[in-house]
Amino acid sequence: MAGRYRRLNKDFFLRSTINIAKELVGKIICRKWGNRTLMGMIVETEAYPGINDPASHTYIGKTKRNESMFEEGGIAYVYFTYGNHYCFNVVTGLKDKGSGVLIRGVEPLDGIDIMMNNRNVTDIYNLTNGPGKFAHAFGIDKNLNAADLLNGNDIFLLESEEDIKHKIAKSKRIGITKNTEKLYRFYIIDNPFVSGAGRAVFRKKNNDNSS
DNA sequence: CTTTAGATCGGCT
DNA sequence: GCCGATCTAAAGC
Repeated sequence: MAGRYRRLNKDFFLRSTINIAKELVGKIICRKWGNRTLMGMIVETEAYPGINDPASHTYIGKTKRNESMFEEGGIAYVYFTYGNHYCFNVVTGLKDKGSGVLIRGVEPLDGIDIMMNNRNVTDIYNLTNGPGKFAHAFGIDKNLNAADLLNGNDIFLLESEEDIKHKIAKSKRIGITKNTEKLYRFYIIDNPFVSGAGRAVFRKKNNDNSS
């Protein structure tokens, strides 16, 4: 990996959740795996800015499930859903704000063999292009709920020198049934590791030789 | 105690 | 494009 990277600091996580969601796109997420480190570039995020957002898990107030999201920014919120999948969020803002950013898509950079083994797939474009897929590939489960992203070594985030190069688009959030109109999803335009709508687009492209 | 809905994924009517 | 799998936390009774 060329270039030097430094870990995102606390100040990064104590700003507005929308800005954090936007700026996490292009950053590097790292997961300790034995004596190796899985690495990927975040290519898609969604903001869940707090308790007044009906789509947020924190809308109903603090519960056992969502309590880590009410902590001060800089830790993980990992939840289990649909009987199958874990999803990974970065908690943002001051204590009791109940805000965070869902990581929805990652471009694999390092440890790809381990990710493929975890997911039992060989197609790199089907490895981390969705919140459940990314969590599975990176070995993220409830043991990482409330993990310290600032000082811990199990999972952490790094600055990237290339953040600025990427073209970022925003859209409505995916997979929610309430408060669906807000443009709280951010992703890199034309990146093949984006989930959801991106998936259909790239499928089409792959079948179209004339492009 | 029982029911229900869910920040998803993968397979196929 | 649509639907079922599969489990958990929360809400209903």
